[in-house]
Amino acid sequence: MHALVVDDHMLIRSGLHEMLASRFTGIDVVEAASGAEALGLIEQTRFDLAIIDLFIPGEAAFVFVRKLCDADPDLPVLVLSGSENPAHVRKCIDLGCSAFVPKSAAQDTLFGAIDSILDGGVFIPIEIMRASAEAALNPGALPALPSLEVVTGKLTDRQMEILTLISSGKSNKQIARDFQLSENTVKVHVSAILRALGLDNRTQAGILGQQLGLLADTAMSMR
Amino acid sequence: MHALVVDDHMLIRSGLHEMLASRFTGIDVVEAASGAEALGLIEQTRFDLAIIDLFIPGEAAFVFVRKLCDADPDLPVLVLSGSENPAHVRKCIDLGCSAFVPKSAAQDTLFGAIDSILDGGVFIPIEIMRASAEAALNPGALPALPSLEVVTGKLTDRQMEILTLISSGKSNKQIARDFQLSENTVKVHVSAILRALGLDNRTQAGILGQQLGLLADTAMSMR
DNA sequence: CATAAACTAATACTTATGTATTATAGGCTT
DNA sequence: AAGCCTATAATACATAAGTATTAGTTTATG
Repeated sequence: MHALVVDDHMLIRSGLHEMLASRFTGIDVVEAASGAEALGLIEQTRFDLAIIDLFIPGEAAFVFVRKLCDADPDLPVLVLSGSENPAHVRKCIDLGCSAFVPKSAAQDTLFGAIDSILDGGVFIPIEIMRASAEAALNPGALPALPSLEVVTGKLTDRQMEILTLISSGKSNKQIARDFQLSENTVKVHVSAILRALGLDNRTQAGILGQQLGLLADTAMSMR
Repeated sequence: MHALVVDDHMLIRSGLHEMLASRFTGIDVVEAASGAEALGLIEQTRFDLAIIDLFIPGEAAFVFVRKLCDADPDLPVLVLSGSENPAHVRKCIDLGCSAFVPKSAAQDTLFGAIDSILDGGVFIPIEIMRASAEAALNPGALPALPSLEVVTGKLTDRQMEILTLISSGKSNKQIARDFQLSENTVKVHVSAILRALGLDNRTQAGILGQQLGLLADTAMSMR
């Protein structure tokens, strides 16, 4: 069996490595210290199991998770997390992960989770389920992951350009300068963007753009 | 030799336990999952070495460190930390710790640190020394992607709470309502957050929080 | 050609954001 | 006890953001 362990902490990697080796005889454990390294390995080798740290410093928290799940939709991914935030759990499962285990969990919990997902199941510890019971009951309340298609469908090209700059944290004045527009015009566009997307303010728009992965040209975004 | 390992994460404890056992023959490793448990053990037994996690959830970050160093001033204390914040390093050494090693460090670095402090020395990895030197030389030069640890290191608890709500797109008025504060107070906090992180406006803060994966409790973030 | 839609922009206005200053209170450190 | 940090909050001010309305221009599309 091939297992991939992704964590920036050497200690966690070693600990998991030892643990897996002692529990699963003949297992081959590969360690990756970063998201990029892990994605490179996934392209070359087929794994039967991935155990990943949710919060790898310097990486957008869920972007890597999404990439990993997209890269191999059949790969059972177990998320190890210091957080037990129900919203994080939900988001991971939405993205295609198979299990969510807090780092503080007992060893048996971890092994139970691994067994479950190797059998094709989904595993979430009962304590977390209980904590997120309310959230699980009305899934409509959770903000759906925005899709780029839906957003581009609602906005014009110009509005997308401006949304991109909003998502890099620029002010109306800066956007006006970048695009050689009057600040008035930018305001009109921003207003239209908020109306079209049903948002209240530019911060929400910026966050949305960030989630979509909108990126301003580096030449433009650097000040 | 008696060693004490303090960390709330089972994985880290196990990893360290294995590592110490394989390196130091005849070592006796005792694990503690909380600061209180560790202080209780310290009172009963004499240890030759303590390895502690800097950020144990629910404990004031440095209060435990101080208590531990005060409880037995001769005990070599090695701080394992996810953070590499120079201010944290400095504070730990000031409080009486003997070594500061990031969790992401190589295994040899950790062993080197242990050897050094068992000999009565003080150990700080050269990379951290260099990093803090560079940071001191040209502050605010590179816009590197921030890690959660770095941000938490720069903000107070309250500021982190408020940053989380900014990252969910809330207005000052909404944040004030959620936390039962005056809008004025929220503004003061927001202002302090922007100053501490070197940002220009709340949209940048919201995007940053989003990249870090900060998520408001579902109960709170839903309006 | 007509016309709808998008882009531009001005004026005028309201509300939100952000900063500065001052002040009080509690907790922790020295 | 004195000093510092944090949190709270008020006042006052300056600037940014957002909305509404009107209007001229271009573009594309029936």
